[in-house]
Amino acid sequence: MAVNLKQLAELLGLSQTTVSRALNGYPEVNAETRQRVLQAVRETGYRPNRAAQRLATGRAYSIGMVMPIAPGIDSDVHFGEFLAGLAEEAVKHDFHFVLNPSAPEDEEVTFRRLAASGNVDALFLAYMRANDPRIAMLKSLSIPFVVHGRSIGESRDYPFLDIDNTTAFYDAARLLIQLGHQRIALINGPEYLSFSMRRKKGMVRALAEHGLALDDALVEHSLMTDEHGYRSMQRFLQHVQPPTAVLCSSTVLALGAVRAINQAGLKIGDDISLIAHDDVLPMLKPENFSVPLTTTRSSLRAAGTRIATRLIGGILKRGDYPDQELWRAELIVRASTGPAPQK
Amino acid sequence: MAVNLKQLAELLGLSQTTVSRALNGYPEVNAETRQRVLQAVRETGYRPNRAAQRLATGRAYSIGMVMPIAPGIDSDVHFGEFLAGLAEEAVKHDFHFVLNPSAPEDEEVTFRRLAASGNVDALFLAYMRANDPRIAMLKSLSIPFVVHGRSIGESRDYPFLDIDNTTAFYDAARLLIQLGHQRIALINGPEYLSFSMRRKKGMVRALAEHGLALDDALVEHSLMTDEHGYRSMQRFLQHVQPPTAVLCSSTVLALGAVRAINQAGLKIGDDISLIAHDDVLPMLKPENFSVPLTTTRSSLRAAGTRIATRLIGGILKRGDYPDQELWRAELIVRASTGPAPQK
DNA sequence: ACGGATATCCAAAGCGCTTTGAGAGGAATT
DNA sequence: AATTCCTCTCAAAGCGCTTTGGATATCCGT
Repeated sequence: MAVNLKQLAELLGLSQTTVSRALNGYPEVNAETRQRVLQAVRETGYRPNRAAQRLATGRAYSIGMVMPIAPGIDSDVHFGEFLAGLAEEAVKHDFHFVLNPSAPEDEEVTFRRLAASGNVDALFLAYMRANDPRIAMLKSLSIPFVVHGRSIGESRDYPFLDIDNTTAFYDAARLLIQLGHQRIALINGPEYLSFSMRRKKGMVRALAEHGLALDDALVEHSLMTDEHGYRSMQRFLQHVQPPTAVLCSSTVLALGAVRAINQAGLKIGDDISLIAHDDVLPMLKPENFSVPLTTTRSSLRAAGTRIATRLIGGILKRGDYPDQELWRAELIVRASTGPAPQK
Repeated sequence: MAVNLKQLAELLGLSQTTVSRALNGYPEVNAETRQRVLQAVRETGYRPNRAAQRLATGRAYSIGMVMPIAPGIDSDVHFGEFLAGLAEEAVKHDFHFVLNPSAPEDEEVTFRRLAASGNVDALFLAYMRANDPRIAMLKSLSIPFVVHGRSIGESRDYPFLDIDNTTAFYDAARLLIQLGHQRIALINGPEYLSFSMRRKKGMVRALAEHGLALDDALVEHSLMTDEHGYRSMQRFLQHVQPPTAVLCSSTVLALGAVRAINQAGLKIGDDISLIAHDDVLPMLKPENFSVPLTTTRSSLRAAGTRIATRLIGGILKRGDYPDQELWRAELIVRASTGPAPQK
């Protein structure tokens, strides 16, 4: 039922060559002929066989990624949301994914296999760490890739898309300081991930500019789950001198933190202020919290879409995209921030 | 660098035909010859080119799925976890995924396109509703598929993997009744999804067996987010005659419910009992809740793995798997359930 | 010793596409 | 008028695999 190139060419009284060229945008084909071809494609519903294309061109029309499998990382809400963005864009170009799950310790092998398999045209890398060895590895693999996030300490000569975590948390902390807060806590993501480090750095910088220091007792690093947010906040509140404000690296963490605060009988935005980073997870909107959350916002999904665009553009050699992008997060003020309580 | 069949055959002094047959388990090849071939494969690291195989066989070595895009469904924790299971199994057989995002209203078109594209060997379907029209559609598509969940009202002649939701919630409700609870609430998933209906049914049945009825005011349906769990529970607690126990369709909902309960100053397992369905999400373990949760447990990830196994087995015509499976959830008692409070 | 199984192996024909290398025709140049 | 140069089109090779339809050799019973 499905037509192939040969039949299409016959139908048009043209050669396969010409039809193929017409479809793939080669210049040496009459404009009128091209129109006829396109028309016929529309009528017949012709779709090129991807396997054949791949065999002929060597291109796989698919992008590979390694799905980290480790408690708290895999099947992460954040991962799923990002994936949705990638997929949304990929499908427009009829691209596939090869999802390759792997334990973190086997990642290197997995990447190599993936690259060598010929099953993918490009790779995608995330969960960046400081001095991440995977970057050097990917460079050596001679296959295009894009990194979501940035390493630290590594030379910057690789393609990435990251958000400006430092500035985001700098801005957030500064707002709190302006509101009179002096003791600000941080519930951060895993310590070894570079975005966590940058966020902390931004916060430290803002404090320093006002002659304040970050109290180590007011910093917690953990996986970004509700439970961890809850426990971290509880710990802060038991402190002899509890914080009057807290920054959370995710709305998921904020969920737990809010719970702990409520449980302690404190009022958010009043007794204690809270700013969370918002990845724009559809299931967890900051405006739906009992007290709407002030956030630094940057859509994870949009990042996925953008990365897919760049990757695919690169493979198809269409369009020209910057190799490195740093997105600025928006600071959106809602009800969870208020002036520091007078003691 | 990578060897192909031709080179391998040359190396062995055999024809491509024989090598191919040896590799694909055809009988008409000498056992000794086969050993030689396998040895050579090991030494050279030969891996067949998937595009070529696909072109020759028509098999795509990939399974397609439509990723629902709608707030609260896409990038759902549950979806991600399930996907991880699928991926884990698929990669063992060098299978891909084609993730095709689609708005619910376009799903039918998307499925058709996917099936017609020749890019997938099988389809996967989830988020089943009552009288789900997609089943009839998939049957008409002449492409293998497996359903995660079951429809209701539809004839049962399609391949599925489901958990016994009815029994799970029947068991859970019965336990609560045995503990003396009479007013039991339900925080359920979306009303139109068949698993929600079945869970409610199970609960109703258990109550009925003890001469009790389910109070409509004690039932809430919603997306399975923390926020909805919280709001639902709050509503219940404001009731003139609040429940002494509650069933939650997900630990995510339980998260919110627990928050509401704590906030009301009630003690879980004491003033109010709670049982949640546990999909074994790594980021939300019932035993890590401030009061460990009694749950009905069934791993979503394992379900993903199983479905991939069946799908791939079917495509490769290897192994014989049951067409329909109904898994029983385990009822695991922890600290969140206790005798009904004496009034 | 011979026709017919049986066990192994092979040459060659595709699968559906892209791409190389040329050819035909007409316009422009000399 | 002859030559060059475009523009547009095509035939055919090839991507790496599976599979059809024989070959060839060995072995069986009679």
